[in-house]
Amino acid sequence: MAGGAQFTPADTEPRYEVFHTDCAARDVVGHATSRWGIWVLISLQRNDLRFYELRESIQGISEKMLAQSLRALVQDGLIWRQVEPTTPPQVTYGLTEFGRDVSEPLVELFDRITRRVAPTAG
Amino acid sequence: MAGGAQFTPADTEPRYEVFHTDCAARDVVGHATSRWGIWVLISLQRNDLRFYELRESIQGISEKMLAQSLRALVQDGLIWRQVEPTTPPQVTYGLTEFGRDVSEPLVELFDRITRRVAPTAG
DNA sequence: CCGTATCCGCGATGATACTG
DNA sequence: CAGTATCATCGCGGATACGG
Repeated sequence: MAGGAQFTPADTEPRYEVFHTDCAARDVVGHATSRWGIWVLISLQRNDLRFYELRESIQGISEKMLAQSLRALVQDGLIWRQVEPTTPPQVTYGLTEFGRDVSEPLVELFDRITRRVAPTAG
Repeated sequence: MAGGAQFTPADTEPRYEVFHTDCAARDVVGHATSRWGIWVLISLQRNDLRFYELRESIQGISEKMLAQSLRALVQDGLIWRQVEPTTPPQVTYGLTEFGRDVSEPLVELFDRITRRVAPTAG
């Protein structure tokens, strides 16, 4: 919580701090719940995946947005990236411990919505 | 996923359908995890709130985006809207049962990220 | 107090082409 | 296979003004 968070001293309500400040957590929340980030995290919940596997798993995503999302999530420490120096090169992505922590509620969110909105799907 | 596992038609893996279709659930997920929707849902988790209370609680949100987010979430059945025909009018928002179901994992997501990224915050 | 209506900049996103 | 680079666009979202 860098800088000076400014709150009304009289306000005793324990409001969420991130609502009011530029907190790093807010960025991570943004990345984890971003348009494509959430599907990347959910996809990797089941098993590690290669770049093209992620691209094929998440319909509609472009290579650009996939690469961009992956970079942000790696940066945040949610997923790891492993490069096999073969030809052709193989790059595998997977969830870190933090990433598993974060993707769990995302999967739960997704499941609850799916059960309610499209209970017959699957 | 080593050993050349491919996504072939013979693959019996039950992949998430919403990744591949225009599923209504995908829209709801989008609204619930939208830039402002997530904070609206988390804010209403503690107690029902009036319009201006939400506006003041969520720093940086404009009235336009708040109204827009609320409309989408009401439409999705995540929150209810109650109008008191007084002068001045009072409009209160709160979570439906579905909304509580959905906001729970969102709060969990938020807490886990906050604990990890800003463990001293609060 | 609780919104809606309108304008508009800008970043997110997609399409395409190219590289190691 | 796994990206990067570039460009065009599209709509999100902020500012402002107005209405019930």
